[in-house]
Amino acid sequence: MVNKTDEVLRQFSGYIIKRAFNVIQADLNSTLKPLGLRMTSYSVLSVIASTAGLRQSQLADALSIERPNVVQLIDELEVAGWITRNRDPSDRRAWVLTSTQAGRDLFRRATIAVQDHDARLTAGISDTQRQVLIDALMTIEANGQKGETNVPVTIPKP
Amino acid sequence: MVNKTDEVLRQFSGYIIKRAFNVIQADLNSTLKPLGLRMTSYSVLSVIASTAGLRQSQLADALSIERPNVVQLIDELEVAGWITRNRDPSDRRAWVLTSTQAGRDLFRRATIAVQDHDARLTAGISDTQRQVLIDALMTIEANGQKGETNVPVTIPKP
DNA sequence: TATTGTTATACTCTATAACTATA
DNA sequence: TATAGTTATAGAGTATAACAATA
Repeated sequence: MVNKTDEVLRQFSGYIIKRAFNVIQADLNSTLKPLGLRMTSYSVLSVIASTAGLRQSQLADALSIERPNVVQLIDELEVAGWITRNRDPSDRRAWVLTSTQAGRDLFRRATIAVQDHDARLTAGISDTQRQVLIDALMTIEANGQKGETNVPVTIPKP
Repeated sequence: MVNKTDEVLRQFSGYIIKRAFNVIQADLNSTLKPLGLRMTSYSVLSVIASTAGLRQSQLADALSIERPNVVQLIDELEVAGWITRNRDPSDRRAWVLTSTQAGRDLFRRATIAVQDHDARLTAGISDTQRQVLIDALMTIEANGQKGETNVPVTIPKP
């Protein structure tokens, strides 16, 4: 039965996204906890493990995280021995981020867990619906960034 | 052009939702700021203004906010004169939340701003796609709440 | 001058344990 | 004993200003 409260919330799409996101984050964080990762640190590790020659500023852009907040995330992964920081010889202001073998092994195991989590939470959603979901979310993100000064990472439609 | 970083992120649907949500929250908060509201306080006001005889625990359930966190949100709205707390005569432990005239006026104006924000961010998304988006997000939320007591999956070492 | 990374800091949201007063 | 609300607190994410080193 749909009561008035539900009606109100259904018209407020931002709040529906918020609630879905909270559920995803909580589930993913408990999924990753045994591996020593959280949603954010997993996403950082995944970008570093998948991209050669990555700088912190590029990482920040790729994940839409502010640069100051990237610092402590990187520190965390470096202390754990999953990535290394090396001076970029062509620009001594910058650090090049590289995953270690241990970092890549962890990323591989974590990805299996993340895929399982993803399958669990998207159960009952068809591939077509899933594609609409992803496209719609990317449209929303792009619409929101239209009025901003910074240029987001471009992710083209398939 | 699709680089490897983009590919990785596209397979990680939780992160796409996260980024869309961050954009929505930032846009909505700046939309509501001139009215003295934030995303969360607007959602609280909207439920109170739309539901008669509401208790704090019901509000917490409706918005999936923990009860302790509801307290300060309510305090905020009460101090501003937008809602009142009244003892429930049938259960003296509980408070009944009621919006004031000022609260309802604010809610009406805020809703116009929120609808404008919503239309701006969902531009380019058809009604059909929007319905798929909402349904998919609600499915995800429901899937996540199924195994509330869930134990993380054990991941085999490679 | 501008950019990369950094420090410091502040605000918001979320989550849990433990308390009180009522039931 | 159970529930409604509360207090205190801790953790995480996000955002901005200001700085040093380098370009």
